[in-house]
Amino acid sequence: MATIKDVARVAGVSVASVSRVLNNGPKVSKATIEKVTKVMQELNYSPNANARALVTQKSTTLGVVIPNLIDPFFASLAQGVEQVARQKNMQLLLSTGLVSAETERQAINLLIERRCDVMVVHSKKLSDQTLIDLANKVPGLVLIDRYIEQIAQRCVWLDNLEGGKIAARHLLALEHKNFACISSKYQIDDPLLRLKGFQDELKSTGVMIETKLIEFGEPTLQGGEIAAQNLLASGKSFSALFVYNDAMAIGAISTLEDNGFKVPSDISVLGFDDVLLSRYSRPKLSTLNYPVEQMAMQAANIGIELVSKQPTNPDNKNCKHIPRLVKRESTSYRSN
Amino acid sequence: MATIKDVARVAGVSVASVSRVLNNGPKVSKATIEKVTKVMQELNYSPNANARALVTQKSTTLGVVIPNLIDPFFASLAQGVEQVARQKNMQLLLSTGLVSAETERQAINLLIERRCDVMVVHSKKLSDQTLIDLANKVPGLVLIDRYIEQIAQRCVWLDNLEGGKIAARHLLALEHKNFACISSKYQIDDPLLRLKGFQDELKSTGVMIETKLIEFGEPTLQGGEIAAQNLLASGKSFSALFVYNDAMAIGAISTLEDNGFKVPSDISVLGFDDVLLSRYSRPKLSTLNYPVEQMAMQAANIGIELVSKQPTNPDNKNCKHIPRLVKRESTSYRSN
DNA sequence: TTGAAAGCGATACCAA
DNA sequence: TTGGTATCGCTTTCAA
Repeated sequence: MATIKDVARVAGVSVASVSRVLNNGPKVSKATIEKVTKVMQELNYSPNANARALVTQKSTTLGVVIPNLIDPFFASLAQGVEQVARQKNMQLLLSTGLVSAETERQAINLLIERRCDVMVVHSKKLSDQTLIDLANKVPGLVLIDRYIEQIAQRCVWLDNLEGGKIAARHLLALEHKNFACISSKYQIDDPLLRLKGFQDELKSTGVMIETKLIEFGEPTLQGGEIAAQNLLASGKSFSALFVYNDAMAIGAISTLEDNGFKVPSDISVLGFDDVLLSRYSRPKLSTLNYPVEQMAMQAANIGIELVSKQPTNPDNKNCKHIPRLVKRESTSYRSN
Repeated sequence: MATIKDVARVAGVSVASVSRVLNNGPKVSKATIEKVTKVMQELNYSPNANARALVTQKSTTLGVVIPNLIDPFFASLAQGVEQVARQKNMQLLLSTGLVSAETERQAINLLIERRCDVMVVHSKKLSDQTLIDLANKVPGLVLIDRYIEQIAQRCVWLDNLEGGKIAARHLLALEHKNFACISSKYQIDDPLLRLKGFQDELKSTGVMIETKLIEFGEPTLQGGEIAAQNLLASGKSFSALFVYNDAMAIGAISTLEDNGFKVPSDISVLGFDDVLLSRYSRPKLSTLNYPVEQMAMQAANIGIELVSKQPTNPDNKNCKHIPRLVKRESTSYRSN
């Protein structure tokens, strides 16, 4: 592959000149520009980004760390970062495979070795302190879907607690009185907070959920099916069901309908996340919109802001996002 | 950030030695290893991948070019490549934004500038010749979801024609006699071949599809809904419907049921691709499985093979994949 | 407006 | 087993 030297030699100029036309340098004669440009085409020259990164000390690379790409939620996250990347003329470097703190750490290390200018990290397993240390070390690091007080301005997160409350209010407004919940069996923040918010809000109006009407399961379609079976098996009745995420909600609906319950006329079901799935299910799922893609874009932009020499505008306080209720077909007024 | 020189200086050895322990070099004393390792930790040293890439002339980077990450189909593709990447200790560089030949070309150029060792490219807009030229220029380039005869060994593709035939055979075996089709309005290979295969197979048993019972639409949920409306509006009756992809199929089912037709008892519906959606829809969608993820892994591995100095084994002739029928709930025996 | 040369951070060859 | 050093491809002063 042709190098800058080849171009310089063939064009009969110095490498400095070639470099100048390559970067639209300030002082180059039209003649040189034309000559060099022509030779670059002839030789099919393509500048070596690695060499460039080495000398300029910036890689124009945006790194993302997510568990996987299969989950549409994370795919959207990556897509958001990607959008900013192409908008800013940067490239996307992706590191997946978050199973443990160990692998999360590895993924981040890879991005550091690549000298990513900015990185958007989704980490659930790494400790607060580790992340804080990392953030201090890597100027362009931004956390998404996680809130750590000490580095609050570098966390873009969703208020899950408020989400739970919004869910409760919606169902309450539909005059429901008997509630059930399906949550994730994984004891991380998100499910815990969503459930807590839901319960808190109900409590404030004097309503309690019976323990038997709270089920925990795998946060998948099947998990939702099974959880709903258990709910039904409890013998307790309910007319409104708040579910941890859309996949579980769809699974739950499936079980409910198989058992003769109509959604929403017999039972209202409310999901969370508003992934693509929710628009495709029948009945179309009412849910809480989690604007990951925009949040990812914001995170990427904050990262870029952080590494730019520009005076940081201190107005990006607004990293907290509130989920938005999306009423579709799976929730309605209590009928019985 | 600490460099190899810093480490060498602090450890009181030469950079050569540091480099050796970094790469598990062949001849290093235990003492040096320990000393250097300790200093590396102290200084929080992280080798610069760009510098490395420059001198070794290999970037340990796997590039992927896809239209976007939102479409689960492409997310799976990327995930497949990612899997190979981490397995081989490489990184994933992602380029999206395929709208035109122009942007496809740009995306590929970016990967070239980054000196990606191997790249898996999904291109629909670039011409055969352009791709052939590119392939000759970039040794590690592999095409996915496209077949070009001149570079057949570097194309990993699905036999859409055969897919259409399999679909026809399935519906025929269920004793259907009156068929309808919904295809994509975009005149690229995939929809054309799927439809052709379907029609060819029917024809071979003496069955024809009326023109009015072939609809073209946007390959989305809404597109499927609209296409099904048009089908219904034609007044012609049919008991089996073959749809271009799963999203459209789910949209079509939605319309059919809204109009009082039961799926599959009144009308059998068969999709294509077997994306996540198809398992979540009700009734669960019968479809043809498109093993993108595995195909992407194969493509990545072929690329790696191509750039390795190892004698290329010529047995990867098997780049053609046949979709597999997945019977779920949306197809059944003709009842009327 | 142009060119010569130093240097970015690593690897690898050649001596010692 | 170690160290010195040329080199990878490019950018960026500093002089001319």
